[in-house]
Amino acid sequence: MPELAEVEYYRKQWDPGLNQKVSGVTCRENLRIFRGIPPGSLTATLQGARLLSSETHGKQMLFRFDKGCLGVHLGMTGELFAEKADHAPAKHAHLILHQKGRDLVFSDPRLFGRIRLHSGKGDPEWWKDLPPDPRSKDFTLPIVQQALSRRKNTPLKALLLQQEHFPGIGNWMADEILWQSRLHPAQKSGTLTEDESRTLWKTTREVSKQALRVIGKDFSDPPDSWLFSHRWKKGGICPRCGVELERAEIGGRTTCWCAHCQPK
DNA sequence: GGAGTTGTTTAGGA
DNA sequence: TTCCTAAACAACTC
Repeated sequence: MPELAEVEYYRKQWDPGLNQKVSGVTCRENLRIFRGIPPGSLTATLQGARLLSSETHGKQMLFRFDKGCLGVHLGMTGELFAEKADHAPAKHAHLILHQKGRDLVFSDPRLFGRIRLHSGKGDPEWWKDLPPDPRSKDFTLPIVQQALSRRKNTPLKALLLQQEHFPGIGNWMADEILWQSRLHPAQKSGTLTEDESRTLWKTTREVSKQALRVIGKDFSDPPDSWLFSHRWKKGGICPRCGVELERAEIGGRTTCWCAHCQPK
């Protein structure tokens, strides 16, 4: 599920563990989720460590402890949640941080997620020099225009999915942004007018902000006036003009758009 | 049983 | 060299 707003929602699920010590760590280190982490180091770093803070950047999460940092990427099906310590472990709970009376759980059936570890004080290398997040002031019009011209032959849909340019945007947000911008998903990135690139930039910021407001808060759905709730319905219609929505694979992903509102 | 899934990485072609 | 595409990863649901 997770795109930037869902990631923000899941980040907060570990908030009950803030300022609490980790008494033990349960994990299956041989899973690909933990690739690159030396055996035993999760426990060595996190056991006895206190959870200090957390933040998201695009689809990435960082949890800071007094002895190191834990990075979490949810992949396609990852989730974070907290539950009572005596709870039966969920089937795909691959990492559990035990605290007094509480477990902080990472589960991921499809194993596309990724856990990273950094030992010691300060933020890890992989948390520095990240591309501007669409929520931040640094996500400027020139940043978007630069991406459009650097990847001029890439379809807009595929460009929006590139995390080095649009961190946090995933499949449904990309479709939503293009639909609200009235731009065809297959249009080449290098062909936008000045006005169109400005629209794309503003809409990216707006959709990100609104998604955080509803989904990031309590996982409720965006309004029916968005493409969001219509895009997977069989025979779904455009909530703006009533025309039946198109669906095809663009940029390697299933894409939904309105042929009337987003002419080629 | 087959098709499809809101993500990322990698190999290889252009 | 750089850009772009398709496949691989893997488990669940419809």
